[in-house]
Amino acid sequence: MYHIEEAANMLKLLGDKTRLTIMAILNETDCCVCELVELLQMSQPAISQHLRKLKDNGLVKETKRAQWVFYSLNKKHEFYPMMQSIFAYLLDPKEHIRQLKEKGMRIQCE
Amino acid sequence: MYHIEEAANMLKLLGDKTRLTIMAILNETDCCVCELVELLQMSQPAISQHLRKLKDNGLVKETKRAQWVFYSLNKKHEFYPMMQSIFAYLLDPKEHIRQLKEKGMRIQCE
DNA sequence: TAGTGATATAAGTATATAATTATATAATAA
DNA sequence: TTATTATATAATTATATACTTATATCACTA
Repeated sequence: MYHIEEAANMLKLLGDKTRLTIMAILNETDCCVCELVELLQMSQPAISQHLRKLKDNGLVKETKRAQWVFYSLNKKHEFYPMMQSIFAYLLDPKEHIRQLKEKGMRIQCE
Repeated sequence: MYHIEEAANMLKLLGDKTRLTIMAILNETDCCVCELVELLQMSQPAISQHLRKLKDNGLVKETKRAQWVFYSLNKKHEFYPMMQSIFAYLLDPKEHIRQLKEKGMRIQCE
């Protein structure tokens, strides 16, 4: 059970198409920045800045592997359960993941 | 199941402390504008503008009764189910309703 | 060690947002 | 009718946000 102010802040973070898409993708599979740049067709700084905002709020974690930085959801975040019930309503992320697999991108960055 | 862009827009609407509180209160009980002004301790135009935004997006309905305008949730909205599962995580609205009942405000506006 | 690729950060800009103040409208009450 | 109350809207302002461009950092590789 959350306080309204904190919940509003979390919802504001998700209330952006780019960030919601990133979160929905990470909910399916970890990704490095360059994969997200490809999938969302946005500039690298734009993606990095959204990731930073998500990270600053504890929603995602980063792991460095070679020259790549992989992001994943922080499953221990207080709001993780609420986010999961939101993701359950989303239609599109599978489509993104399909693209990602079609392009064989996961292999490129491993 | 929702498309990400529309879902992000809905989450952005909820991603504001004032609007989320209004929605959580309306989820418990219908309210007129003056009650919300009292409960949230904000100016009347500020509340009206938030209500307009919610109404423009179809999330709330209005009913005129005498000189008051009562607002209620639009239970037929496509995103009503998602919102319900968000509200289920919120702690505070009961507290607002308690205040509202303590002050006997419901009687004033009937 | 120099060069390349992946990512982060800083600065600047344009747009969006939420508030205030002032005013309009609409219904009721005197 | 006039005054009052409830609400909406318009104009303004201040702040927040998301992007771009430019640059920095850091790891790998030739």
